[in-house]
Amino acid sequence: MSNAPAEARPYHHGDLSRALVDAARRLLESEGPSALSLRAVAREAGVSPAAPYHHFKDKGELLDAVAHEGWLMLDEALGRAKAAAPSIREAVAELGVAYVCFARDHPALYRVMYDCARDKESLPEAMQQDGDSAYCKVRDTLIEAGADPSASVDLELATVAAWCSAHGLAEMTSFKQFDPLKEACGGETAFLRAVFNHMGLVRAALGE
Amino acid sequence: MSNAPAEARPYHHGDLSRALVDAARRLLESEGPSALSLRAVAREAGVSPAAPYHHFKDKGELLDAVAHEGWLMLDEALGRAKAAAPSIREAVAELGVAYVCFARDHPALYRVMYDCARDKESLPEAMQQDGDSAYCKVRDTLIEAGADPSASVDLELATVAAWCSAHGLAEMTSFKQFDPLKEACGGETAFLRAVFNHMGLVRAALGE
DNA sequence: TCCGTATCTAGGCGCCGTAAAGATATCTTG
DNA sequence: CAAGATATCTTTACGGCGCCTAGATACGGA
Repeated sequence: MSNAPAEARPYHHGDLSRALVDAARRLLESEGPSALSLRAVAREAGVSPAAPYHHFKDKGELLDAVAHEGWLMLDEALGRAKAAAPSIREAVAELGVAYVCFARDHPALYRVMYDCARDKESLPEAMQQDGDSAYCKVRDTLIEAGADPSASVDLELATVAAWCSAHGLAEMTSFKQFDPLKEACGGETAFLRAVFNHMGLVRAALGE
Repeated sequence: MSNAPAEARPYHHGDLSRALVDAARRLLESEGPSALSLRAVAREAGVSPAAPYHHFKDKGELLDAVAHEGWLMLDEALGRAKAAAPSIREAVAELGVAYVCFARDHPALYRVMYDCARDKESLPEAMQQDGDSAYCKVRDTLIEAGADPSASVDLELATVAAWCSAHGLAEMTSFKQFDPLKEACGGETAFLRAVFNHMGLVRAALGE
């Protein structure tokens, strides 16, 4: 192994943990969450079934790593949506739409993200206070949209409400019962905006 | 077997499918969803590992039966909540609180319900049109609270919004990050009401 | 150069979902 | 009531799973 890719490359394989997470995400996209066995991930990465155990305590820890990347991706998606919002007034709804679209475009990853969170009864710690996390982006946007930052409980409640709404809608949109309703609204994003509007989220955030 | 329990009792065991579903729900409550293997269910019911295959096509079909009972229970819980609401104005929020409390009290069952629904990308068909399903209860309550029944798209959107909000909140309340916020609100149900209020659900439903 | 250590493989354990074949109890038909 | 048909359950078996232990291998520092 002479032609190393200039990266810090450990002993045998060359950053196997990285390769395992990538393999897991590949399998997740192509075969769905139910096909994501630790052995299949090792197979996909071209190593023996026991190799992952030198980098992850167990299957759950590998899934945690996959989920972590999902939260980072979601964070980026929300950041892009906020930047692209035409006005701060609409930014809250835009965040919601972007959130649901992320879940629609990466359904298996999204499922792993929340499955991991439920198992430990806690959202990833990076969500809460790091200032630039997805959750904080929502809260900051609410403030910029006019919410009172000194009413900390109200602000937190509004953030939770927004997050719950987006998550709930993200899980519902995949059900085919709502297809006719989407059509009646004139497309999926129009449907999403309409539902968010019916939740009164923006109005509530601005205290109207 | 002379002392039959007066019920219609099939060949050997006596309504094994019933016993299997009961055993599954027992295991679900005591050991959680991850421990719910088909073999464990058969063990709990006192039959061989292959016996369930004469009553259910595969594990998924058994879980479907369990989930179905869950939806019935949720339906009943919402019915009780609506009946107990002090005024029709508050009935919508009461339904939401009852929904979340159901999910909190039967977390494993609730998870199975939505896992089954996600797998077939469809909520149980009994949810949509049967007139007395959980979903219809929400819609009817919105009408009674003042929503315009002739604006069918708006009405449907409001129902979806309410359902999404409740589901989203149901999944979030289990995360321990929100414990301090619950305390600041003065208890869990106060927290639930506050979040629903911040969603502006009732206001939106009444078109204010 | 050589040893310690990090990394990976081989093999095995007990569990899982499920299929096939045989045993047994019940229903049906005469 | 007899006897064949049928539904129910058991036994056995296969491959895959998560995970563990022991051994082989390659790298890094002394």
